[in-house]
Amino acid sequence: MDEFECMRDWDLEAIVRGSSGEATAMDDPNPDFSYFFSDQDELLDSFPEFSETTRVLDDLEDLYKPFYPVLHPLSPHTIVTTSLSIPIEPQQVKELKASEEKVALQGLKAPPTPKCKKGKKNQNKSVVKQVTTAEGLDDAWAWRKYGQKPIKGSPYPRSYYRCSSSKGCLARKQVERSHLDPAVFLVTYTAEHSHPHPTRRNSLAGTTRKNNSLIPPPTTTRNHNTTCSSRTPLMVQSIEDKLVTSVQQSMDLKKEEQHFVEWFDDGAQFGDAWIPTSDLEKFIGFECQHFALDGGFTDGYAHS
DNA sequence: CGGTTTTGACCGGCGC
DNA sequence: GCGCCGGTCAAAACCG
Repeated sequence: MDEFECMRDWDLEAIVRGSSGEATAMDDPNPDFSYFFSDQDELLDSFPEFSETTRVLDDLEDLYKPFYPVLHPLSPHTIVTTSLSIPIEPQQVKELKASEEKVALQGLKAPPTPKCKKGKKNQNKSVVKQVTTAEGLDDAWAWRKYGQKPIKGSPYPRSYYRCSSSKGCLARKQVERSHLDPAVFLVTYTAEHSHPHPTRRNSLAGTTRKNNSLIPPPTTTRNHNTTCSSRTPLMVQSIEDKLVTSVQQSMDLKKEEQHFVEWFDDGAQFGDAWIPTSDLEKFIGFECQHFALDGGFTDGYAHS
């Protein structure tokens, strides 16, 4: 196990951090991205990989809808599944579904009045969503990470987030990478927001520390057996292989990203719609998150 | 200064 | 009762 692969396993925070970053068009509960491009098809013909982003925006809206607390009351124990943009073997799909059902059942089993002081097992309502890109992790709410734990049986840690938009909001979010397909993220939402509007705070503050971000998670060799600490990620060779492939693909995408940036320079025009640089930056940043997710180096880490 | 992430410690549930 | 595991807390560090 080399350092790089350790970092890839622990990059979940960076991905979600990016998705919960500065305000974007996503802040609008009913975002309208049409102003970006008057002739979207023309753009997508030039950058076919962006067509996936467009699909993801649709997915994102689907994800967001259940959390319009007033307009869209959330039905309990709902499982939301996005359309996957990468091929998955039927067996993997089956296993992923089983994983979803397991999480949903945890919510069903949760007692109506938790005994725990700290609100443990507060899973009376949960929505599980599979996303394959960082954009899918962005739901426009401001989340604050309060914990990360390795999950037994999975090489990837699970990150825990709570809503930071409003004090007292019980909304929770768990993000973990699927051990079956590293490109798939399982996002579990628990409880509802106690406030009507998603708000953004300065989520740029407190970003990854320079030094620690270079250090792989504590301990950790693949041969570490069951005596390892609860924070020790377990490494699986097959997952590593997939990561290598994912990283290679992301490197290709990053080249296209550079091409895109150079093409637009200080602004660009699509049909009749001129796009301000600020909006371009948002869009490009939005797309950069995709690279970060798939293994591209947009997370601010130093990569050797 | 006020927000964030990181991470060791703690706690409760659960299976044996 | 014990140990494992997942979820949370909270102090410290970090960032704009």
